[in-house]
Amino acid sequence: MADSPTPLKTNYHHGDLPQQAHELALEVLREHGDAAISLRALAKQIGVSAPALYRHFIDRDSLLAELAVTGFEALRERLLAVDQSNPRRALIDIGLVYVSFARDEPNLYRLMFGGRVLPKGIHPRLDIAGRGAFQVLEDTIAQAQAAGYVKPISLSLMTAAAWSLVHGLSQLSIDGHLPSAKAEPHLTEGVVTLLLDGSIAENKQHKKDTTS
Amino acid sequence: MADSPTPLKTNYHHGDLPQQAHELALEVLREHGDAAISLRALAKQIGVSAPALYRHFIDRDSLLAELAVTGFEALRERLLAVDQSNPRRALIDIGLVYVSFARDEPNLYRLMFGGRVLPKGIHPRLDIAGRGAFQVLEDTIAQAQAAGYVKPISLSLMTAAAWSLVHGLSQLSIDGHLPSAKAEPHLTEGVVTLLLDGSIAENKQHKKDTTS
DNA sequence: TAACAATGTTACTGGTGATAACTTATGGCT
DNA sequence: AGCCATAAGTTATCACCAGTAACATTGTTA
Repeated sequence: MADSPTPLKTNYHHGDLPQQAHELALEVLREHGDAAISLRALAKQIGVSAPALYRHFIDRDSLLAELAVTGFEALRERLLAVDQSNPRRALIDIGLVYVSFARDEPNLYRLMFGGRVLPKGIHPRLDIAGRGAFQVLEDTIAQAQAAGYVKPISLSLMTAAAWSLVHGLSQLSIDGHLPSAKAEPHLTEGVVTLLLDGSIAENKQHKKDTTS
Repeated sequence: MADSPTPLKTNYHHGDLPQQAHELALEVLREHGDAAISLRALAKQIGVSAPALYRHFIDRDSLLAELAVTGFEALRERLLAVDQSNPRRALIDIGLVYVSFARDEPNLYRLMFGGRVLPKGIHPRLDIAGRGAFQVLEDTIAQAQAAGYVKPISLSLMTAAAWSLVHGLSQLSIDGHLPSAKAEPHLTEGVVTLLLDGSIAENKQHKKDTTS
């Protein structure tokens, strides 16, 4: 493959601009928030002219949308990693992982859900990625329902409740609206359990003591 | 008021700049989002020079923070208006009002909770206003607890759960992440009820059928 | 080798937040 | 009444930003 005599001399073509810009932007986002992302600054830091970025990102918003997509994908992966053997425990763990993701990456999480990027329909990939993360939660609930661990109510209702709970918890947590940010996991587990105990099927009610 | 001889001739001193700027900014926010708020544009529309605004708002962020404060105050008022006679019904109605507020003023709501303005400690008035709205919810829960309609668990835990639920529901709703945006109130009521039924005190459990 | 497409470049426009230095009206004090 | 400190405007200016247009360089392909 082309051992050209002077392969390093010319850096006219960067060769990896999109990915490097993406990574650098992600780093800036994580550390300083989306507002701190400047295409000019990115270009300068990479060592390339500013308009070059427009060859790969039609927009600044487009770049942010890509970052949000990777965020949803990362969230999805972390949600997929939870052990699904015990349905009830899986639901709680999903909540814990979800909230811990938001706490680990508050700026990324805010970008994903801040409504700043996503007029919902402008960036199809973003919608797909978001749906992908959501799907894990829904599948887990459906599984728990099938196993009889959750009331057989409307799946969409149950999912909306669960997602709202962990999402709201995440948002309030990273915004500092909750007291005792230290004992966070305990709070999360307590809150999720609270919802769960209200969703336990009648015939499993007597089992409640075995889990705690 | 005060028919001074030539009250209109001199407009060097606007006389009402802060309030008018606040109102105009709020209108822009509601219709186009916080990103669309430009001090220069505001000044031009009011008919005043841009730096004039800096006499009244030390910062752009400071103006946004004031808008968020009014948002929290408005939310608090709407929450205070719900009928508190029936504790259970009050909790559900609080949730309905909360979510409907977010849906009525999505851009304002996003500003209030977007984490864009509130490093939590920079704007004391904002913290106070936020706490004020939160307090209504907490008081309602405490009341319901005192009346025996809610499990006597930690008030902060119960409040965190309730707030997370309605907040998450609001956020997901205004971002279009929930299906069937039409039957929104029904969904909200169902979700809140779901949490509530998990929080019902043992001795009131048999009453469950009377409400549905 | 000639044409082409992709990827980069410099030059430029319009808009933004913010500050400095200056000007004018207001209102309290003597 | 007259004065003057100060509040509330003004113009001028800076630094930064997103985005566009026109041009230059490279790799590929006919």
